[in-house]
Amino acid sequence: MTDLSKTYNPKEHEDRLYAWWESQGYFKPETQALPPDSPRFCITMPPPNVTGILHLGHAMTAALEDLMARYYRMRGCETLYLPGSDHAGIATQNVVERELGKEGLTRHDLGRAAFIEKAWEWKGKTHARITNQHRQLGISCDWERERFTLDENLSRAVRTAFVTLYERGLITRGPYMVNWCPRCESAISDLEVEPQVHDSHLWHVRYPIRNADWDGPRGEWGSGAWAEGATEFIVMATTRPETILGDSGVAVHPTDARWGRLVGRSAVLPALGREIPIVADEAVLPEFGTGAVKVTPAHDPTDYEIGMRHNLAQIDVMTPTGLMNEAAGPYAGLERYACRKAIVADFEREGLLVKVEPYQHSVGHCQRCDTIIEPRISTQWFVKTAPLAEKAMEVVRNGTMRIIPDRFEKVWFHWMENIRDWCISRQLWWGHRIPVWYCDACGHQWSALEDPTTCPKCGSASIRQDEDVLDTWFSSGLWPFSTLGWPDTAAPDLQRFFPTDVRETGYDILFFWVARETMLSLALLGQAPYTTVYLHGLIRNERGEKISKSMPDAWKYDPLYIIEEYGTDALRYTLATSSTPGNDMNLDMRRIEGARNFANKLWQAGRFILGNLEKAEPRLGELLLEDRWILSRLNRLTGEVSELMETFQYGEAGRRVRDFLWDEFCDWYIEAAKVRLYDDAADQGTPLAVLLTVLEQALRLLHPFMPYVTEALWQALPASVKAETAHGAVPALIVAPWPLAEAALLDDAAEAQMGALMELVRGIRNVRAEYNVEPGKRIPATFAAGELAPVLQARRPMLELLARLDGAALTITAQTEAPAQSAAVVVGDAAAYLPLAGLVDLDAERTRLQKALVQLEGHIQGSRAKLAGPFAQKAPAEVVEGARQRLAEMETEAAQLREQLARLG
RNA sequence: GGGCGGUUAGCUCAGUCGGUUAGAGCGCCUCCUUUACACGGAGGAGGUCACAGGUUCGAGUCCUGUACCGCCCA
Repeated sequence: MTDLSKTYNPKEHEDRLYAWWESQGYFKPETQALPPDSPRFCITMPPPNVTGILHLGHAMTAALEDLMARYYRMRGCETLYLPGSDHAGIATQNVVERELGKEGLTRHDLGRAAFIEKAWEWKGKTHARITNQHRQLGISCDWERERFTLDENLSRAVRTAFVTLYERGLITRGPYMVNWCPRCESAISDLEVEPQVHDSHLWHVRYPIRNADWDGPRGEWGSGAWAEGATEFIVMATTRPETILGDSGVAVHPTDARWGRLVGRSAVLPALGREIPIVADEAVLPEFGTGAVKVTPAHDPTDYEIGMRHNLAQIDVMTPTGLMNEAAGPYAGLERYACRKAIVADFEREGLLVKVEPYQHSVGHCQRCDTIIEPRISTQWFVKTAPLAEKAMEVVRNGTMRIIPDRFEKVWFHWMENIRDWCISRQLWWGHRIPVWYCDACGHQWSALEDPTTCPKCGSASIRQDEDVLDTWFSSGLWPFSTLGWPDTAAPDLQRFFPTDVRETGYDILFFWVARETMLSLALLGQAPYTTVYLHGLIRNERGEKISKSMPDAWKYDPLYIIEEYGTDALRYTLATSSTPGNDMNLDMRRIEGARNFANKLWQAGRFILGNLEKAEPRLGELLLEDRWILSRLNRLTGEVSELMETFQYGEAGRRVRDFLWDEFCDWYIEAAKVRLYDDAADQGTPLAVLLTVLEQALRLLHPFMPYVTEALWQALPASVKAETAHGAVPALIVAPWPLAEAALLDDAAEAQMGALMELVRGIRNVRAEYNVEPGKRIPATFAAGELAPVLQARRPMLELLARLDGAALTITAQTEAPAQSAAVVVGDAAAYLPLAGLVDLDAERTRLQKALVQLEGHIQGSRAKLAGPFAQKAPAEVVEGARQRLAEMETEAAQLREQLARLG
């Protein structure tokens, strides 16, 4: 009948259609065949980590972004969806180092240049994989405009951004307390530290005070005699005993009576014998521990502040890899946690360990490698964010940039108001090297766009570039414009597509990325990078657990596996319709299965329609009730879906289209159309034309959600029914026009009449099921249909088919006596009598009707009470009128039911 | 400690000006291989919308509080 396969098989179409779309240039704005004055739409893809693997979060991003791209393209916008990836400094360097490790090598064995070459090799391999994954997702992005953060132009953008901000004094260098990852051997930003709650201990230790009885250590540290003879101590609690070695003071709260007498004196630091002052500082919490705290300015942010106030020494006792250095005296060379153990043992031996309590506290971990962060003083580059944040708040405040869902605006403001300077230097090799040079001859420091060969101040050739690279987010923060050609402000893409329209991403990177893109865009281009930020939630498994690579069934949640099993459309439809913006979703495979079934259902409908085309030339003739009904429903749907798409309510839009296609088009219209299609004497051209029209238009509405099955079906439709643009026919659904709702086709009467007819049919089917009437058996019926009689009379054959009625034994009149021994179906003032000879059990029928009546009377009573009360006066007139009408309908129906009951006696 | 979100049918979720008798998919029960579809069709059961107050003619929806779960920030 048709050449469409018996079931929809995604594999038959996906790769083929994708390649075709791409080859036809539909992904490129230049070749979308749009008039030159078209509006435009641009979305840049959040660049995934080039060495990573796409997960469901990326699939979500892709599904929503491509949905938008396809929607706006169909709406006639010249659309650019720009793809790319980022170099992911730490993550990539970690992986490459691990690979080298397998050969027993470190990056230092290779040297900087050779290591970077290795990283590029690695990037080449993983890039191909990630691109393939994105293609599998079916996204209509312009691959010829694909970008990578280390591309030449993007690197120039990074350098330009850096130099510009440097010259404005917004980028500065200095020694500050930073988050140091001893495994990555790099500083990381505050955002890259993940606090985790640990079960640990609170060690109470005491430091002796020098006095008349004790003038200093009496023996070697660890001998047990070190503190012998000491009579005065200050006792304090610490969670990090290894940092004792870096102590340069002890602090108590100024009002703490317990320790006040000791302020101004000194304690002797155990192990090292260093004399350290006891100071009073407001920052000390009297209720914590003993009220006295050790102060380690070089290894704790709070202590750093206290140290600054009291001029305490900053003593770094660790190496960059987390070992104790020579300043740690006897513990030098020990790993920091081995040192902790050792020093606690020694404190105990020396009688300086007072007690140990179990203690829970939050410990910072490196987001990339989970190593415990070491707060450490280090010279780093920072962006001064406060002035940038002010502008970023302003564009949200004044509506230039909108965040969806809007509750995240509050989060945005809170973060921006409390923003801290951004540490952008990383002690890595893979990334954009900081464009700053130092002159060894005159000490000059400068930043430059082009690599210098001599010092601009003294002319010396003895210059060297800063060794560090920039945080990856610094380069991805330029993404919405660096990808479009900036810093060349005359670049055509920048002119045409900036500012872009939407940033779609997970809310978990609102600060990491969206905030920085916004700040940098405002600072460098003076405009917000996009007008809308659309945030989706995190995807978990059906049990609500975070999906991680280490889960035993993690493979089940691999987008490629899901696509293999269910098809791209099923995955994308599910992702787009199963949650609301900003809310996490527990992805249930059963939903994906349901979406796959929907794709197949649509396919079957297409097969049916195409298979019937040989019967007649599709041509609109006289429109019958069902025709007017489905066309009305279609245009109502079109209007509603368009409105939902315009207001970013994609989930609801997608569900509406599905409900229409399955529950109205397939379940009712196609069945109704069979009346004429299976009757060679009937007008077959009209139902065929309606079937094609409705399918074609619904395919256009569904295309952004299910691009493949819709395009595959659309391609199979006869050219005569395909939508055209003002410029003529289009060769593909992807570039077909988004449908417009035609008000002229809305038909309230048809919807009401068809609705009543459907209710009657449902009622009859219900009775048939309750009385176990053979499913195929044609039964007699008598309708006392009131006002509906002419409508039913006109559509008699349809009624017969849908309700399986015997045409020879069917009478339809406005009023009539009920046949004996019949069951009744009541809808409004219409009744259908089914004389089921020998089947109708009078008692059962009475019970059935009685039940319906009781239920209805309950509603009637409620409705009357409501209308009798203040509701009638206070509610809006149309609401009251609606309630009155419903009450009248219910009363009519109740009267009918009572009549039937009376008839049964 | 501050902030935010969630709590709706057995399970996964919709429900965006407060207004019919609160919806879907899956699962469950009954029936059906009827020439588009068993990845299906017909019929059906199933919910005090976490709890307690309040505002309102009317609350799943707005306000206050509580409980539990989760997230973010400090």
